[in-house]
Amino acid sequence: MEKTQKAFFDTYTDFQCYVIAQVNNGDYNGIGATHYNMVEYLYRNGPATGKTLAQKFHISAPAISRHVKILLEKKLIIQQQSPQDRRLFLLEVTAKGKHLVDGSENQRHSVTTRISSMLPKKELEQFTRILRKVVDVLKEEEER
Amino acid sequence: MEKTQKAFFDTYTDFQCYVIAQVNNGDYNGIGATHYNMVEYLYRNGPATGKTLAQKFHISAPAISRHVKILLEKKLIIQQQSPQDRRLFLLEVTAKGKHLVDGSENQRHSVTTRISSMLPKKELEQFTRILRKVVDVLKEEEER
DNA sequence: TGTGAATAGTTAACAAAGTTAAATAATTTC
DNA sequence: GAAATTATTTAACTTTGTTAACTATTCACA
Repeated sequence: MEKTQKAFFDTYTDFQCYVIAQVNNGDYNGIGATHYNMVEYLYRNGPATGKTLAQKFHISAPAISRHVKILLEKKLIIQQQSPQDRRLFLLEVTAKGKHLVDGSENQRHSVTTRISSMLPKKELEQFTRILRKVVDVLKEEEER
Repeated sequence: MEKTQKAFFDTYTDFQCYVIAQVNNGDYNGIGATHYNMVEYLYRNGPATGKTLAQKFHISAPAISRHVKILLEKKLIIQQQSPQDRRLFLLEVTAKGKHLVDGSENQRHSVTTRISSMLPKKELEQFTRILRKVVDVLKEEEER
């Protein structure tokens, strides 16, 4: 294998293992990484339906249904039936959920927050640009 | 949230969801992404023990034990007890395993292969450099 | 040189989180 | 107004991670 490619392979493998391990075992102030990511997503992007989350996170509707149930129990989100279309349940982050993401004291920040504070702005932009390109191609391939 | 940071957040979230979905559901010529990654790792880096794989992939020894069992059954790797230290079992990719990774016909390539063939060399190097920095900091934090 | 600690790996029991199939309720279409 | 579609949930199952406890081997050292 060519040198550049080999360096990339090693680094990407490391990164991927880290991402997976973090999703499997990561604890963000008492909730798992996936739950944390959902709360953070709703916080940053505003209310969304389960259907939207399913598409965003590439998981099935039943999987979302269970996640939502747990997040509701933990009072990190609330659910409101849409009056226009009563099949829809809008999910919205609560003050408690926001507080969790803001991570006031002694709390562990999300990976995104940590990365964006570790890289200088210019590098972060470069990284984002390339990563965007990668994601778009991978997604495109996936749809085929 | 600041604009650069928001762009990064969105992109990284997308990427992470893709990685996880791919690990959960990805099929690489009949085996799952984790199994594929292990075979590919052994191919690219040469024989290793279960212990090494556990550290590399950030998973427990029992999890490795089961993965190894399956990969042995599928004849993608072989296991050889070290004569120097009989507690050690060296895992080595077979010709069948190599063939799977090389992916001759109609086969789906690994994400690393796809990314490295999609990006021009200079961009791949840039991406690798930043990703390396990110991984190193994340790992360092993890150890604390 | 024998014994206790450490190391590599396995087995068993369990938990988290994904899946598909089938059910329910609401809406849209014609 | 009946049939099809859509959003969500429930049930049953699978995969893959975990910890605890076990075996086999090696190391450390009195």
